[in-house]
Amino acid sequence: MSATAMEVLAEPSRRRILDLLRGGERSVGDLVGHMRLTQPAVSKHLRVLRDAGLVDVTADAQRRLYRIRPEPLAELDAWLEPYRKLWNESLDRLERHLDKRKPR
Amino acid sequence: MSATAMEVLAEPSRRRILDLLRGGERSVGDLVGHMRLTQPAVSKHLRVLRDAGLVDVTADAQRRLYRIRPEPLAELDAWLEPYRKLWNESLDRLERHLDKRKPR
DNA sequence: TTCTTACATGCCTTGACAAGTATATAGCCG
DNA sequence: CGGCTATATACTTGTCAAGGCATGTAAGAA
Repeated sequence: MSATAMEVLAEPSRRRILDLLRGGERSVGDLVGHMRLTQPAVSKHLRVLRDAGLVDVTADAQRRLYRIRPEPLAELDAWLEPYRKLWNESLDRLERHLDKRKPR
Repeated sequence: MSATAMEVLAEPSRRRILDLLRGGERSVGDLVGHMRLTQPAVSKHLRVLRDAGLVDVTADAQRRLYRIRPEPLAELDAWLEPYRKLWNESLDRLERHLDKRKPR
């Protein structure tokens, strides 16, 4: 772990990898097959994700199977929390506004 | 708008600015007073936040008052959504595990 | 108008990072 | 062992962003 989940996930390719892993664990080669990037590039992204605790690996012969570890995302969710009520208020205001224009 | 909320908020100083603005609108000088950065640096971050639709400005004489526009954060929240159930499952598993070790 | 305040923008340097190519490492198979 | 497969790491290059300093600009004050 070295960077925040937010910093790590600023990279679109890394978000892509996580999205792919949402369907279950995958090998590196499998991921490469879905990602117009070379194998070393994907391996490096996986390294960053691993250091951030966002994925986990196990060895299967020569292959490495990666899977999501969602816990760090909870931290991101927590950061977002205080803002959630802010945009709920915005929506409320919009709603009240629409109610005024088109009552009932 | 040019970058995703995630990319924009990868920068710690920009997260800091948003956190400060959660207390209500502030002038640039006010923000600078809270942020070991020079005024130009803060202004540039504000520019990026503005381009991403994350803040809004109004002029008050020579001052500019910035406030949060939380809508783009909803997009981030939406990305997070499918993962939320993943870590809830993790927590469930942990819970069941603890129940086993210390039942009742 | 001139000065001052509050902020934005331009330019420059520096550091970080992403991606490619080449190479190392480790496990399987014959 | 020798060769093949799957992945990781080293090295290099190009790009880009953050931050500082200097300067531009607009609005009040004198």
